[in-house]
Amino acid sequence: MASKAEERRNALRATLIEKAEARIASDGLDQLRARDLAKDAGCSVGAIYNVFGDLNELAMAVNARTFQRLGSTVTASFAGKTIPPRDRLVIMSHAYLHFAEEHTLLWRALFDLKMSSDMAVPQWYLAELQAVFAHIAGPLAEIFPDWQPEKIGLMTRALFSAVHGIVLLGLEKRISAVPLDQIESMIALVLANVTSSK
Amino acid sequence: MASKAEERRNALRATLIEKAEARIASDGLDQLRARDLAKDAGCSVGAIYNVFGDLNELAMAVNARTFQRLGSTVTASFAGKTIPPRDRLVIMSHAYLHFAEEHTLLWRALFDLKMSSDMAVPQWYLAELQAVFAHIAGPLAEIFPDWQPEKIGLMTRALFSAVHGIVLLGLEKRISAVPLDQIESMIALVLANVTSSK
DNA sequence: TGTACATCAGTGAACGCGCGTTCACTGATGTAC
DNA sequence: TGTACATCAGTGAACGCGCGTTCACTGATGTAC
Repeated sequence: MASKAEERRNALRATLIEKAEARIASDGLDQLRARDLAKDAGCSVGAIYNVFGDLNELAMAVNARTFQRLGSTVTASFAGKTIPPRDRLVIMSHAYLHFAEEHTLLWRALFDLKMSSDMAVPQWYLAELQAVFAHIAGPLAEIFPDWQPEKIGLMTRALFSAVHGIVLLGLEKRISAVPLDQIESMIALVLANVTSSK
Repeated sequence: MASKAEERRNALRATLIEKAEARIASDGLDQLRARDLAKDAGCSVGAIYNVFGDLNELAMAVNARTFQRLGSTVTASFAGKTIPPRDRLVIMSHAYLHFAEEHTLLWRALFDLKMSSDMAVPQWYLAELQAVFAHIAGPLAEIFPDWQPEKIGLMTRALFSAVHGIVLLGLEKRISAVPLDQIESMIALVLANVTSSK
């Protein structure tokens, strides 16, 4: 067993992910450079390719981490509390908004990466997304007990997409420059009306 | 007056926009190349820079055109008809969806371009957006006559963003692969509930 | 109308730069005896 | 324990490529006389 070597390798792997994350968080995914990263991590450019097949693979590792953090942030926003389903949806959406606002560039990287390469979306990505959907479908099923599962599923994706869209354009400073509390209001406005029984 | 020269210049300008549009429509904004374009337009690379300051300027010209087409498509979807305000919102949204579906890459270019350069968003862009917002605010004011203008404005942006989000993730084949009629259903579902009086 | 000159669009080879990735080499760690 | 050898992570200069943009030159069009 190459214990010392393996240890160093794992340490380098962790360092690379950490530094890459910092770069993406401050400059954006498209500004990630092998040379910068090597300097940050205190290794040579070649060493990066010893741990990761290419830079894309490293970026995916960062995304996996970001997605997990996003997932636990959203889950934590309502965990352990007894909240009516309508409010739970609002609280989760606000947690999503705040995560996106605090880690804007990391959050954007989640959606930018797949676009570029024509690689298949990895399974952990879809699994993570399913987990988010489940959190939405739960409250919806409580609010609309008579809806078919298909309709719940449709509404789930519709609400996720709608909230995502509001957050996306709301945080697009260049276009709208909407203050955070107004974005919250927009989300609440849409959700309140959507989930109010007719 | 350099009439002949001016004529050729305008012709070249038109050709370049047309060919650039075709390239973007088929391969995406990020695949636009000066050399390809010159070949398509039957001119030299240098000639491009005689008409446009740089490729970005040309891409902006394509975007301006796309935005105008999008605007008239949405406007045409309900023009000349007498339609209740609720249905008008749905019809406009569906027109938006179909435009995005038919001209996906041109539509994406609308949102991708600003991201890259830190140039200010041009005024025609914001003006076009305002026009779209006005089309949404109108029906909303009819549906909710007692709402303050601020609330109408908020809801307008919220609905636009929500529909945009649904179209965006719905057309993201890689993630969801949602059939077109299901996207329509999602839009209708959200709009119907949002605009139904409580 | 014809000739000389000026202008400026058009040309495309060449410049310059950025950057992902490689690869021949070095040196530390681990193994065999 | 000590010595010789093997392995493989680590190095960073160099490769290779793509591509936006430039620029010295050409030639067509327009102007002056």
